Amino acid sequence: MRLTTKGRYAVTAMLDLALHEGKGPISLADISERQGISLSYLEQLFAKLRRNQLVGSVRGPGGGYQLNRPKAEIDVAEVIDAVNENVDATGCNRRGDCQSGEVCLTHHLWCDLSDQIHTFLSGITLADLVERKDVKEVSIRQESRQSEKMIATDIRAASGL
Amino acid sequence: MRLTTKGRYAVTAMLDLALHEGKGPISLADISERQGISLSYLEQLFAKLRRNQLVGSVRGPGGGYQLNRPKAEIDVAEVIDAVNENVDATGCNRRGDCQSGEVCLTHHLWCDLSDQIHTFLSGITLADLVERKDVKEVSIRQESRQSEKMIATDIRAASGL
DNA sequence: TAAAGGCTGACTAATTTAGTAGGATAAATA
DNA sequence: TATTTATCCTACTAAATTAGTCAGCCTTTA
Repeated sequence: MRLTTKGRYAVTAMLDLALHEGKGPISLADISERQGISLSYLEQLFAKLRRNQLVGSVRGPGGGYQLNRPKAEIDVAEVIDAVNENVDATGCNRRGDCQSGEVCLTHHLWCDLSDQIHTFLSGITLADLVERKDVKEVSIRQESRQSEKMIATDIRAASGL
Repeated sequence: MRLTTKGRYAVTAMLDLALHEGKGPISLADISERQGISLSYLEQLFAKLRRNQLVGSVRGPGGGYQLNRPKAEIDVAEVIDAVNENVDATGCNRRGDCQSGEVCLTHHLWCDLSDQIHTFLSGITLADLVERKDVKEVSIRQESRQSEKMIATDIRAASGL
């Protein structure tokens, strides 16, 4: 089992899409800036998310990505799964052949743990996250950071630099 | 967060000690054979378990390792922790400085998940595991395998090979 | 004093992570 | 039609970690 920035980035990016739903396609450049994730890395993650039908894409200027399903129907477990992070805690992928073809001493313990984690993560949808107070607060902070940056860029452009 | 064979081996080995409690010190060679874990790797893991006061050692012939506390007072979370597997799911070790000094969009989600996992694992002691039906069954199988091997070794020795 | 067993440190192949680099393709706009 | 914006795709990389192996030293018991 592992949960690293890969899975965390994927969930964060999907949540960003959910937060900006209804504003048309969102470009990876926007997500990259708001969430502080490398653009090229996002491209790799979205290739997987797209292959797993979680998002749809629109190419060309004004293009970007959109959720392929209502945000209430996408749970966190699926997103992590889509980028190949394995939330299974057993060494044998639940096959039960961990010790030369038979179950090892602790096999059932790791199965129980895996169930626990999966139940937790699949019980949380993107819609649930959007509603959370802490998520709303962070989102507001990110929006204001972004508009500050845009204003600064405009000033620079207007002054001819 | 990661949970790999390292943590699983540590818990398995500690459970082996718990199962053979009262029989004096248990050698790593015995655990290695019963659990199918490389001896040198076990030595590395037990160095950490000893540093964390979870086990005590007796050197010399007839020596080995013993639990340093009653098995009902050692929980799975501590064991995994002792071998440096991090069960924390956040990227910032709960510090909350995940996005340039401030919390990222999904920080609280990963905190909740970490709590969930930690509560689960710290609620299970070695004594609980020893009592489990599936653990008992696997343990019986391992004992019989081991005595089969010993008998085979005896026959070979007796026949002068 | 030899053997059993713990203890230590250095080394290694393989895998994964978190990227970077460079370009191809598609669509909108000037 | 040319340029720009954006997705798409493949290949490469440094660093870290895992799951070991190897070699040898130190203690204690028989």
